[in-house]
Amino acid sequence: MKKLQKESSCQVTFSKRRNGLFKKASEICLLCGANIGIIVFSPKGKPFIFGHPNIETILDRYFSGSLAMDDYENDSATTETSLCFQELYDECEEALEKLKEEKKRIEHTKEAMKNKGEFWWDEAIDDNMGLEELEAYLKAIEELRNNAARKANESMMCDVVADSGGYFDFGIAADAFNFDHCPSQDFGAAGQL
Amino acid sequence: MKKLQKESSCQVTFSKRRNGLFKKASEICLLCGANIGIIVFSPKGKPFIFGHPNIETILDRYFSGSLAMDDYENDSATTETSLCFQELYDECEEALEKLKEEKKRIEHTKEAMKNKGEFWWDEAIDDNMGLEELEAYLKAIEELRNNAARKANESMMCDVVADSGGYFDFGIAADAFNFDHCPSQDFGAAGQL
DNA sequence: TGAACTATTGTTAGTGC
DNA sequence: AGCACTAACAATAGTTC
Repeated sequence: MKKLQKESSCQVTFSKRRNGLFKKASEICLLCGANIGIIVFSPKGKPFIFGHPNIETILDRYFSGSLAMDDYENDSATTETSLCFQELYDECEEALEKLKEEKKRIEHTKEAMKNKGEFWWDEAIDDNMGLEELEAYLKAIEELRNNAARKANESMMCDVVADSGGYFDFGIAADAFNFDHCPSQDFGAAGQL
Repeated sequence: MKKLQKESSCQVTFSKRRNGLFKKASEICLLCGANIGIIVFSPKGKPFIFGHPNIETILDRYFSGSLAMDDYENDSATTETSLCFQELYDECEEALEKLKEEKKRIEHTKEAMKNKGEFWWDEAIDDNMGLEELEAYLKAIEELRNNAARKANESMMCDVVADSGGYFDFGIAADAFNFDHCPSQDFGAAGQL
């Protein structure tokens, strides 16, 4: 499973699957009496909301639970926030990688030219992929930054954003989803109820 | 479709379908590059969270689109963890900056040589500081990375906890999802972009 | 866009462990 | 509660209009 390249089919798929998702959610609500809130941002950033009984109720409950939690697990920093942290960390890793690659590329090119006495641009044209790659990456991470930057200092729980685009290093296993390896922090034990 | 009466099968169904729901959501994220946050309260009130890239990001985006947010923002102060997070974010910003500078430098050099017909290494030696700077920066950020790595726990999915109850009548309408008759809000139409 | 159609694929309830 | 299995069922990609 991969990101759909074709814009049109991507949109169609998004629309269809979003409906499917909401339908599934409503079925769970009906069958089990669960309460569910879903917030979906389309690839273009348009939000779609599902909420039963309504989104505000869900968020209220979520936050009251989260706040109650703050005291409880103040020491273990590995909570929700660390999920953000991981995302950002991954981005940083990626950036690092790119920096290194680029650096190597430059040095290599430089070496090659010293030995061969060729001009830069002759080499560069053949070996221009690094730069293009870099450019694409810059675009991606810039988007990330733009989404994140505004709220970096003012937002609610953890203020930064990582993401979206083509990666998704989620362990989508072959057959079934393996949620097992996820740090399922059950803060239920501590929670209300 | 009706509420399941049998407690045990209700639980099982809830668990299975919740996994199904989260899987669907992750597929949408993967296929279309969407961002999705889901908060589920089980019949017993235990919360389960799905978020890509993470729930905070989704909520942040959601609230920034909504204007009635002030209450929540005040409640959750910036925690220690988010300060760490901010630092890492800042590092990322810096990395970005460096990437850009480096890229500009390379292009500039390239241009200059095209015009002057000089060899790479002649230019490069004069303008080698960027590379050395980069090297120093790499060392610094690598240290940061090593410090961060321990804390960072993977994944975007996690389970949390709280409570609930309620019903639902879902109207899958023609064009857009019509949640109007449901107690939920479709904020999509009014949303950003 | 969206709706209808359909072959294919994926999900799930019920079961036993 | 979780895992494996499977018949019955539902969702969907890719079309059409």
